[in-house]
Formats: sequence, structure tokens, C-alpha cells
Amino acid sequence: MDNTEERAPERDLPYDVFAKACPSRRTLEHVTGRWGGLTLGALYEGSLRFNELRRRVDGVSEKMLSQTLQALERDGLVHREARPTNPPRVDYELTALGREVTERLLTLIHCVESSMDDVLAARRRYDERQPGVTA
Amino acid sequence: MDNTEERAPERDLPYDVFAKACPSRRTLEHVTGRWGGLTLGALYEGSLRFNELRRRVDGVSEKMLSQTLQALERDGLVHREARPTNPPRVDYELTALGREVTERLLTLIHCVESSMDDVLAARRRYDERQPGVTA
DNA sequence: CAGCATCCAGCTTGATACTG
DNA sequence: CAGTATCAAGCTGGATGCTG
Repeated sequence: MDNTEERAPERDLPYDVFAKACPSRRTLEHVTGRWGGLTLGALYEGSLRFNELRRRVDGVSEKMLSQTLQALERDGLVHREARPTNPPRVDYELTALGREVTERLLTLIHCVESSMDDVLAARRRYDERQPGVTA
Repeated sequence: MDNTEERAPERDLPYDVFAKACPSRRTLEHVTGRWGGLTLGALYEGSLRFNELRRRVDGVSEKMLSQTLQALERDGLVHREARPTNPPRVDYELTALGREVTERLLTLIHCVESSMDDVLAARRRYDERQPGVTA
């Protein structure tokens, strides 16, 4: 039996996010993480400065934003442009790669957003059956 | 001030993942969370039992899988079918909504996977410039 | 098999304070 | 402005043991 099953439409890559040790898993986590996704999404509109981003990504702390940006920069998804002026000015923007990934991410986000009515309805049904659990 | 800017191609929904309090944020977290995405991806192939899933999603613990499945079921993305047999048999499968979302997610995953060579190259460049930091 | 309850280490996160 | 450093606290997640 040759189970050549496909999980996604295509699948012949050396990287498999389903494997615990695959580096793609970490990158996916950076992209989809609590703040990574929102940061990428915000930058999709265009270049932003640190504090602009901070305001845009509602709820992120200084530290988390900083960490997130570093991870995304390291992965080559975000470009950091520091001007040696006074006061300092640093702009962040998506790289070509970052834009590719972010487009897919936004498609997903948009899909989730437009499904929310169904999701909330499902939640109500679930909570009726399972009284108490509110995970 | 009315900043009616658009972040994604289309945007006229009552739900905005960028807002801290929006429920869509939580759902997106369920979908893209550490285990949520992998679980959905695994189920995209077809219905699976609890322990099959556990083996499929490399690295997930019983507890996390259980929690993840409950969240996804509550959001109406996964359907849980419990047969009252002995030994018990429970099958999990995507709902129509779940399949919609998962398709987008898999597109993203696939995009990340096929970008990994570039990502790893970017990482190497970054680490050369910034010695020491390995976030 | 399919889970839930509990315990607990440790990583993540958020405030706060400080630097260039 | 654009961060870094530090610290406390809380949540995440794994291991274990138990149930139906």
C-alpha cells in the first residue's frame, strides 16, 4: 500500500510543518503567532514606524512588538530601515516575501472575519448543550 | 477623526481582528494557534479518531489536543461524532465552515513551506550581522 | 480507546524603568 | 522616538493518574 496522500493541493517540498522538528513550523508560528499576524497585516497597508505600529496593533506591548519585529525581520519577511536622525526614526515594511505570505494570511483573516456570524452561532449552540464550559 | 482606511483588499465587515475586543481575534487564534492549525490541516485529509490525530499532529499532548478540539468544535469548525460503542470510538471531521477556513490556512502553510529556503537564507544573513541573537 | 482532573515547571507576557 | 532591561505574574503545556 502506497499511501501517497496529499494534505494540501500540492505537496512535494522538503519542508513539512507537520513535523515537529521542521524549521517551517517555527516560521509559521512567527507568522501566525498572537502578534506576528497582526503586525504583518498592519504593515500590508504600507511602511510604518515603531509607535505607529504599536497603536495599530491594538493591545501589543512595546516589548512584544519589538520581539515580533525582530523575528519577522530575521525570517526576511519585514525590512527594518533605521534613519540615524535625531530624534531617531525607524520604518518597517514588508519585503517581497513578506508580502506574499501576508496576502495569504489576509485571505485567511478575511475568511475568518466573514465567518464570524456562523462561528458565534455555533458557539451559542455548543454552550447550550455543554453548560458551563466557556473555553 | 475618521480614519476609514482599508487594510485588506476588502473590508466592510462588523468584525475586525485588529481590534483587541473583537471575537474574531479569538477565533483566529484558535485557527492559527500552535495546535489549531495543525489539527485542522490533519483533518483536511479526512475524518480521524482522537489517537490518530494525536499521532498525526507531531508533538501534541493529549491535553492540548483535547483542548484544541473543543475550541474548534465550539467555533463550529470541527464536528465531533461519538459512537457509544465499546471500546469508545470518536471521529472528528471538518464542517463545511471548517473546510473553508482550512483551505485558506493550507494555502498559507504551503506558501510558508515553499518560502523556507529564502527564510533560512535571510536568517543566516541576519545572524551574521547580529551575532548572538538567535530568537 | 477517549478523554478529564490535577500538579507543577517554565515560558510568555505585561508593567515599569531606563538609555541613546 | 525607538527601543532595551528587569521583574512579577499568569498562562501554557507536559506528565501523571484515573474513569467510562
